[in-house]
Amino acid sequence: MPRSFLVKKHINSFKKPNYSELEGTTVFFTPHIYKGLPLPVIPQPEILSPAAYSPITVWTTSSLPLSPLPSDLSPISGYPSSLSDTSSKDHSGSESPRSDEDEQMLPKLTDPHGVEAEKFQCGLCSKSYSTYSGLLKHKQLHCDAQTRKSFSCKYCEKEYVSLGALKMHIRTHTLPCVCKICGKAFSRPWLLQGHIRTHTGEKPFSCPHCNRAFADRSNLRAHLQTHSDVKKYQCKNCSKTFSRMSLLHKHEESGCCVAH
DNA sequence: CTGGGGAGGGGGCCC
DNA sequence: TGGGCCCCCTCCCCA
Repeated sequence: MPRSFLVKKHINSFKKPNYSELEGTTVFFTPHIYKGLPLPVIPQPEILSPAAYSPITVWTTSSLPLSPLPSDLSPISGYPSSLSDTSSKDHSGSESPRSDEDEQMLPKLTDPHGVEAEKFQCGLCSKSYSTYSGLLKHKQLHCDAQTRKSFSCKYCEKEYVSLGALKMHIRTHTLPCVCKICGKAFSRPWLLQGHIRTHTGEKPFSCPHCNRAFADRSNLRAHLQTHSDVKKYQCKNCSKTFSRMSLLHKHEESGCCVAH
């Protein structure tokens, strides 16, 4: 699988990405069909819904609700060091290619014989080991296993197994794609394009069975169900079929499938 | 109440 | 790794 977007279920993470990199600049999408039209100047924040806009204003890079980041996010745990840069910025105020945790690991790595007893300490649980290999084994078996592939969203409690998944999710908070017509913001460009069709009235998805056309492919697909004698969603009890899952749910909630 | 349209969200796949 | 696209799903509203 090229990319994994699996959401990690449990909440146990110390990893925080560099959000300054994740929060891309706002994209104002102007379709070519609007060229030449006197587009209004969009008053952005006040016309957006509070739910859609508040994350942008509430959280800033300097006010990230970061969890206490241990200093143990060493390269041996398998994570890009940049992911923890945000935390190190908070107190160091400067950036360097080598992160704080790297610096902390260096003396230990250059001392493979463990001259001093209990010199190798786990930054996550504070357990100490006399040899580096002992610490490494501990990390692989315990602490790293708890934090492996855990990228947490700073806006909500969701966690993802990959940075790419987290980046995409964060767009649902930052809503970088803004409609120039009405100012509404969206997480992805194609969502914005679909929204723009509501302004233009463009309906590129036509039903082959009737004259209806739709701006959204999903809505056409739902519509096509209405032409089918056997709908996609079937009640397990009475075998009645429905064109939509929601209709099936309503049917089940109405009492058809009460007796199991 | 049911069925259907409109609009939008989110994860997964492909390039 | 990122963007585009697809699919599935949900919510709201209306006839």
